[in-house]
Amino acid sequence: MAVPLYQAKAEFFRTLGHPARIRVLELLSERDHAVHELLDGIDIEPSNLSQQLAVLRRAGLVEQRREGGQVLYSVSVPEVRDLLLSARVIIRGVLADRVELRDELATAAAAGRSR
Amino acid sequence: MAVPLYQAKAEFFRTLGHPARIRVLELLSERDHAVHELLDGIDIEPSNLSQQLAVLRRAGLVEQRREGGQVLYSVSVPEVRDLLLSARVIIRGVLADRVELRDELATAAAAGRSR
DNA sequence: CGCGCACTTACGCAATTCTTCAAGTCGTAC
DNA sequence: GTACGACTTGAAGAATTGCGTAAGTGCGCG
Repeated sequence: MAVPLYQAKAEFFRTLGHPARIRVLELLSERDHAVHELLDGIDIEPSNLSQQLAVLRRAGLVEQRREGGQVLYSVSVPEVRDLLLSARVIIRGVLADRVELRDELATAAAAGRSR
Repeated sequence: MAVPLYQAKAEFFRTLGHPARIRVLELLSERDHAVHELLDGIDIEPSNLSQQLAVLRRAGLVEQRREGGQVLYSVSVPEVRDLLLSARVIIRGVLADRVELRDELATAAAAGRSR
């Protein structure tokens, strides 16, 4: 395909690039949730959540269905769960590196002062 | 840790949410590249590339080192390669779904017209 | 030293994304 | 039918991000 695939990738990652949307995907990868349930676990306004859900829907990552008086959401691409997990690993690595660096700097600074 | 991990995740994904940055990571996961080499493969202005590299550096995903008259970059977190691969899988899935949906709609529309 | 190459930083403007408020839809229950 | 709860949509302003031009840094070489 001559179409820029890395463009699609960037778009995909951008849709993951929001705390509320990450939170939604994490909750939904445990089990399906109604909107008001999501709302209990994510501290934002209903309308805002709805907008973020719309973003995820447009990206094709979640699906909605009506059931009784409420709307249920589910992840439509199961691999997302794996992705979130590997992201967690990477982030731990990066954060750990940063802590080490910070500690080194702190130690060096202390050594400098004491000398 | 009481610190919102999903916040860090969102930030992480946002740094991946740019075509040039994706491109850089893909090129760097093949082998280390000098900036001017990256420039050959990425059609943007030097200063722009530099900015994107700075973003990746701040996120701790790449490292730079000077060698001769040029600056070499390398990925500092090897797992990124895996992440890009699983992203590709997911995207293929999502895009395929969309094509199906589009086809269905087209078929339905055609059926509607012919009736 | 001084020039040029390879790259980076500053800065201002355009474009995108986020957030909130207000209004609207859809089903259910009274 | 109308009132209410559960959501969604629209629109507008604030906040971020992206990009180009221009200016700067650092090195190696004649």
